[in-house]
Amino acid sequence: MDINRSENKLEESFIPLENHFFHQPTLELAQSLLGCMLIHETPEGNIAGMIVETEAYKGPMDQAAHSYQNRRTKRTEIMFSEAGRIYTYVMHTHCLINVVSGDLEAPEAILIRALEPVRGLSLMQKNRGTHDIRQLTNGPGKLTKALGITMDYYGGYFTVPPLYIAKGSSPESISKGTRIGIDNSGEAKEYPWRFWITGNPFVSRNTKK
DNA sequence: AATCTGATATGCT
DNA sequence: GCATATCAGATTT
Repeated sequence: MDINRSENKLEESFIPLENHFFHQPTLELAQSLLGCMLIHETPEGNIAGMIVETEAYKGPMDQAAHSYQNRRTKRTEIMFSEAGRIYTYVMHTHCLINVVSGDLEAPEAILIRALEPVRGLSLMQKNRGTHDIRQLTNGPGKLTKALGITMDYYGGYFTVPPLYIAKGSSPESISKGTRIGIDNSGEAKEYPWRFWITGNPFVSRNTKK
């Protein structure tokens, strides 16, 4: 008998989304992702959260995007690949995770900004060093730490374990507004390309406009 | 509101 | 090479 695994045996498993799900226009995909589950299967157990906030970054014309003017570096390279791949990058001390979208050679991506904790709460608390449920995943750097996501996943696929996205529930209502932290991005900072589930308490910032 | 943290990219001397 | 800015977060005033 294996005591260590008995706990995982009965755990509900999620089915990864098919690849075609990611093949829709970036602004639509950013909204379709709301309500979906982000799952990380780790040796210590499964950790999952529902996506409640996203931001779209669109290719060469978006001054706030890393790929503005088709800037192609070792970091942005993955944005030019097919939709559904994993784009991670490091911002200061934090790892942020994005879903690559758009056609091949169209460097677009969607930043996952916040989750609502669903599975593996105790692991999240351990990873984050706090017991405050509200603070576990209500920010792009917080959720990667809670789920144990690192740069190791750069270039991977959201359609296969151990890090993948599964179908969730459709949100009742979606709100939109300007993106966060891009004050130095000219007109692009006015684009209403941030989406969140209306009224959800785990969004990274509250609705002001 | 200020300050520290510090991977990565860019621009300057 | 070094300085500076960045799709944050935590801690301190």
